[in-house]
Amino acid sequence: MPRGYHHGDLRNALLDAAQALVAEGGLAAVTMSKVAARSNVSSGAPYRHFKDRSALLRALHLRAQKVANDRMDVAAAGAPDPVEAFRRRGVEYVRFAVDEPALFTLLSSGEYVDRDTANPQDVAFSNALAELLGKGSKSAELDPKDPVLGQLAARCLVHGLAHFFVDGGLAALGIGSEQAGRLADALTLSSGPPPGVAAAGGDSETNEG
Amino acid sequence: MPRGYHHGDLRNALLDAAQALVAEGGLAAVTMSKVAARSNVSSGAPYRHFKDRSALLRALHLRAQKVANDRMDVAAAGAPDPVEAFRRRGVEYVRFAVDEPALFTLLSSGEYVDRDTANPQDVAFSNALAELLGKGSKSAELDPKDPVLGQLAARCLVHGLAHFFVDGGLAALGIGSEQAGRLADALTLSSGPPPGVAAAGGDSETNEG
DNA sequence: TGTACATCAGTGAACGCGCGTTCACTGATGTAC
DNA sequence: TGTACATCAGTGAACGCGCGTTCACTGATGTAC
Repeated sequence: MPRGYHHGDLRNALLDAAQALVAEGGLAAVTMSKVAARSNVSSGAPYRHFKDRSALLRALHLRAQKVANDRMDVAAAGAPDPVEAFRRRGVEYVRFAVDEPALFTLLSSGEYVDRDTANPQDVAFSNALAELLGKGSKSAELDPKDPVLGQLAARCLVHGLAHFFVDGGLAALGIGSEQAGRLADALTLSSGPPPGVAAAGGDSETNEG
Repeated sequence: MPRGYHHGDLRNALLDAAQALVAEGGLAAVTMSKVAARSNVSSGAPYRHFKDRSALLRALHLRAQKVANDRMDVAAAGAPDPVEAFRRRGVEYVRFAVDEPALFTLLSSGEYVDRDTANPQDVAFSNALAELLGKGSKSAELDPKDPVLGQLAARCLVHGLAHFFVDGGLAALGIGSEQAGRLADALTLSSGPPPGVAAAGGDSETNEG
């Protein structure tokens, strides 16, 4: 960890700065100059670590994915069964959104996604959903008991709640992740367990489209 | 409707142009120059109708609110009871998001909100939610049968589904509002009616935070 | 341990660009008499 | 109906600004002998 001319860990410092800027003013507030200034380096320095602005934001997206997944993994670790594990992941997803609105914003925006690093569980779910819609367009009727539908409902519930919190301005209502988590708990418990989680494999990440 | 030097209805034309630009490239793609160019007027012309860029976007937000509310009103008009009316509003909310992703984006972004014109039903719901969270922080436990919770779950469901569609890229999956509506129908039917709709008054608009 | 050299990770000035906004102007429209 | 005038809704050039990105450079670090 030197301190002079060379920074030591500028790449991570730049990501930290970018994250802070998203938190303060949204994605549009992330400019290369400001990211550099926050990290106490000159305006050209970031280009030693990221090809361009888009590359920096894609890297931040990756970090967001990892943070969310790690948190959900930890939250679900001690669950007695797959259904409860799935539910706990969903609750943790909401808490993540409240704790890290910047990362949640980036994650759910659909921009700056690195196509190659998509979550395999999300890809599987996305495919199942696409197939379901294909079926639906033929038979003109969807089976309300379809396990994929149940999982989709659960995902929508937490995703929508997270969006309400983050977009509505957390500071305005003074909501922290404890309150949000308690609310998510109540919601996921009262709406009943999704029927098909054990079969389909549960994960509550975002952007399956 | 003159056609020469004076436009006739430039204000609406500018809003149309802005809406198209959001649809194509998100909020950041709405620039005054491009809005003016799309409307075939010079770069200074928009300032005869909007004080600045923010005013234009706030006006577009208002239009989005109106479109969404009108559509939901129509959709709920023939419903046999308040619960079904609430459900139909939710389904229409999803269809609106798919049909007008630009307006939905603006509506749910939380930016450019005209505080004075917030939907009264949303304000009422927001207050109820705030009170609920206040209670929750004291008793440390929320009642899963609380009618406000039921309504919140329903709102989150459609809001989350709408976000999945719009953020995930509708074109990529080739989803239209018919398929989306069918899916929303199945989801809102299979997850059961929210318990407290008749009492609390139903409306599925966005941004209560 | 000392020296020569290659590589790395910064500097900071400079570029061209598109942005929001202003402003003096002018053509078109509406109104009073 | 005709004329004078006020007001309105455009024009288009110009401004200052912050942006992303490039580039020749230089100080710091690592390696070979």
